[in-house]
Amino acid sequence: MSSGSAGADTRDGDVEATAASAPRGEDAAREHVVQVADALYYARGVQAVGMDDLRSASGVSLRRLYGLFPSKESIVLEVLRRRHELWTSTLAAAVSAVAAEGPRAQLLATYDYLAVWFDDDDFRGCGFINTFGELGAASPAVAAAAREHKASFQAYMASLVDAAGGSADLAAQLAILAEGAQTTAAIAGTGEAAGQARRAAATLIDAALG
Amino acid sequence: MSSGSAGADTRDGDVEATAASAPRGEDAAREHVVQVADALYYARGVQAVGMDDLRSASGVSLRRLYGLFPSKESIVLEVLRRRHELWTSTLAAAVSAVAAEGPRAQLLATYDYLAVWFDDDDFRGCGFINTFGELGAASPAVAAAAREHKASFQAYMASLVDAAGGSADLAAQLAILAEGAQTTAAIAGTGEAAGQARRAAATLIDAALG
DNA sequence: GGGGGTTGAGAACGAGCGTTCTCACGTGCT
DNA sequence: AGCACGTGAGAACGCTCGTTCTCAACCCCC
Repeated sequence: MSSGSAGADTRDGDVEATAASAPRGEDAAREHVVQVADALYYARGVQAVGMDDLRSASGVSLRRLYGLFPSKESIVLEVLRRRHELWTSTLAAAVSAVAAEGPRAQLLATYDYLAVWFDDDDFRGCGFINTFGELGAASPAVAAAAREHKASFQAYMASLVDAAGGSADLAAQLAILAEGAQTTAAIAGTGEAAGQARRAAATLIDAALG
Repeated sequence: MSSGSAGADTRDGDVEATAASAPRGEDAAREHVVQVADALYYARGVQAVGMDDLRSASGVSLRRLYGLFPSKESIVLEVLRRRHELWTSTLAAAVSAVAAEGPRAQLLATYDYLAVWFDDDDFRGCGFINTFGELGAASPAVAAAAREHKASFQAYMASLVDAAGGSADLAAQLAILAEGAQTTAAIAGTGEAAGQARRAAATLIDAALG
């Protein structure tokens, strides 16, 4: 599953200089395709983006696309995997940046992270929620990816709350706030939900720990 | 199943003659189709349900379907309109039921309403969020319907909070909690988010109102 | 009784999908 | 040089979709 370089091929003939937009190596090509697919799927929805669109946008021929991935669904799952890792590591970085200010500041940094995200011009909600709504009923693998992503976030919040001396219930409440802010911001089209969620979180934290 | 006679199907003024499953009058037929479409779209997603599926499930021929509605999108929008009215009126009833206990109880009744909903076997998240994720990028009308539904809920919460003497910010926070509970429950597959959101709401209300 | 309008059943249509196949070309090995 | 391959470009395939069309049967009012 790790799709890593373990085993097969990967002769890494990487010496040569990459010519055009489409990378040469197999791993680099996979990453390139997933990156392009992520942008397209997130902006337009998975079902609205065909393999032909992905081909033109990535510059990778259909022949090679199906050499790199066995099916469209596998690309979708790879996109979700990458998105999860990106989201998780970026959040962790934002939280770590305020570690010196203590656990309460770290918890609130989560909502500042959301605020920055919501203000992105391309923001269109949580990709996992969107994809779940679109494919969750038909694809158990997609539903599982969304479930695992959310469970991972809840666990992360729980660890932060635990470090602050809060209860598991507080962690769940803070996660629900973050969740609600994402959908509210996505549908309303404005980012103000981040600030509202942040103030609610501060109230809950202070009530629980104060 | 073929939905059988659809059981107690509202009152038919001219109920008689052929006891077919599909209602006779034009308005009744439209309502019947929208009801069947709602169930199918909610369970499987809009794009996964074709007009042929809707035909077999409703017992209304394609010919008549396109006589009743100009396009599939118009059916989707009608489904959303009906779902909004149902949701809104049911919530209002649940809130009114505890009017005697005061505005705080009315606010919290919102989350009890969510708890009942989440425990429904067929619960699959908020239909507006799901449809927004699926079609929001492609269909501005669908995006607008979702936006209006959420705005309506936020306004309703604001009126309840106002009656309780709370601020607009508190109303927004409580709405975000309800929103987050819905997506959390949908993706996690469990209904516990309702209780967690309810406790968070109680904390926020008490902190704001003393 | 007979015609007009409406209906149901389903074929037809054009488009788009995911996936596979063809074929000519270039490149690296021997 | 020769040969086996991997590749790109895109046609082809089989399928599904939303929508429209055909045609025969039926109903109501004259």
